[in-house]
Amino acid sequence: MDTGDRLLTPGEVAALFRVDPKTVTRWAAAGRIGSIRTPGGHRRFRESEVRALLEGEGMLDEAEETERPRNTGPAAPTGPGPGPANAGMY
Amino acid sequence: MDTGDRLLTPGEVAALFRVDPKTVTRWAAAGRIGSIRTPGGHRRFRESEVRALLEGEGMLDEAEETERPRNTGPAAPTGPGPGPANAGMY
DNA sequence: GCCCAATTGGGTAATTTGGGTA
DNA sequence: ATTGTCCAAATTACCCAATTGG
Repeated sequence: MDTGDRLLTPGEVAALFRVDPKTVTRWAAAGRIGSIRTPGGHRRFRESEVRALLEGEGMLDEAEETERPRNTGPAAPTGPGPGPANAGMY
Repeated sequence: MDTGDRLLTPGEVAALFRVDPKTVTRWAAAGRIGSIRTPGGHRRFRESEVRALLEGEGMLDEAEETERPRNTGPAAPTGPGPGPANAGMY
């Protein structure tokens, strides 16, 4: 079984998820996806993990997330819109 | 366990890190990874050291960033020398 | 989204390595 | 069995462009 120990670059993961490489970096920084750092500081991602994330989310109703750190704070999201709540403190 | 004093070629190390052999050569030139030179000038890398570097944060809840001081000085070129001096001590 | 610095990868030419054979 | 030569693959070093990180 090729679980796929191959490593993917941020750009490749971004292409798989149709997001910006910066977003993938943000996931890694937040610990939402495992990352391996090269001695130079760049990140590499395990293809097996990426594939698991790609497949595991789209099957049944997503009533259960794996382990999402809930919002720490009295967040009262009255906003119904599924908009990208990006604070953008950068 | 045989952490392996085996020597790996730049191509092997590059495949493990999913980088180009040239990048591995740069790591060696920058002192980020120990290297042994053959009389012909080619480099060989210790598998134990490579694995230690490879053993990054897998899927542990990891949100910290290893502080990476910029290259401010000549790091130890070939370091460990004789003995089971395992690098990776940070 | 933007910026810049650092790292990485591609290209080519020359040398070294390793295997097979004479 | 030892030595020598040939050839294919890998590695090195230089350049510059693209990707990545903060």
